Amino acid sequence: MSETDDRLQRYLEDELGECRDENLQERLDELDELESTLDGDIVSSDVQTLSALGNETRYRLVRLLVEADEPLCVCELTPLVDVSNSAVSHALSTLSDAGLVTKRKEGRWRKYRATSRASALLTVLDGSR
Amino acid sequence: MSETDDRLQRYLEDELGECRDENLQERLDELDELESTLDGDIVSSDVQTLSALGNETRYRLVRLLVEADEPLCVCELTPLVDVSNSAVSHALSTLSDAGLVTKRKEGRWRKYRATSRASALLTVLDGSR
DNA sequence: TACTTATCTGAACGAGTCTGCAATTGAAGC
DNA sequence: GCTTCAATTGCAGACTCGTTCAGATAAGTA
Repeated sequence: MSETDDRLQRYLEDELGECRDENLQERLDELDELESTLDGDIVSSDVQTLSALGNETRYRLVRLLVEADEPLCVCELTPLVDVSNSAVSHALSTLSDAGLVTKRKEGRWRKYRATSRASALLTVLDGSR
Repeated sequence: MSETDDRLQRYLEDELGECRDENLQERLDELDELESTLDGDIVSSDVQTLSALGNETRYRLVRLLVEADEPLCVCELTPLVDVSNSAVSHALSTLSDAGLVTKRKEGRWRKYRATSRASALLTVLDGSR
């Protein structure tokens, strides 16, 4: 066996010996590249959005704000969910960081409103069930 | 002051004295009803879906599966993300419980594929940025 | 049969999250 | 000024999560 054959042999063993077949390997390389160019900021912003909504208290608050269709304050929201007003305030600030609600000062109150991103997500959840 | 006036007085203090105004109170009662009829199963299934996707490893796996557009196995996915194959397996099983991927036995491998719910969610995230 | 590869499972540990409490800020009204 | 109500903040305790490690299972191969 020539040296070239030998190297080819090792190449084939390395690349094709196990779970990856020929055609797929190319495709996986493409995916790998795609993975590495996927902007890390986008990933973490999406993950932040999803995990903000992936909590029962926060999910219910967002549903309420979307359905209310008018801005509500902490003191209005608290009786509608089963946690303290402090927890509601914490929750809303997490949601605000994630871009799912906006806050507006209004006299003595701070009125929260769901963003379009929030209602788009709920719409997809409802529509893909 | 008559007894009726007295009761009315107390009513007004209870209902209108603080952060809720008249019209809104009605609206809030509606929301409260809506809240309580919101099926708890739907809430927890949505929350499960969102929190499954709200984690970097799992989010990247789903993105890869959506973009691959063909079923991939653990051993193909592991090199594309930065965790052990055991972690990938755990992650995929979480995603499977959440209805974001499906699993199919294929010889020695188990091939995972993203569900339409998964790609719908990613589409909305991309489209509402 | 034993051996290898792919995957899964359970335990364990550290890290992170959620909530309530108490104290604080800020705005309005007396 | 003081009081009240709304909301926030910091903190502590309980709980949950994500990962790795080690061991088990299962399917194909020699």
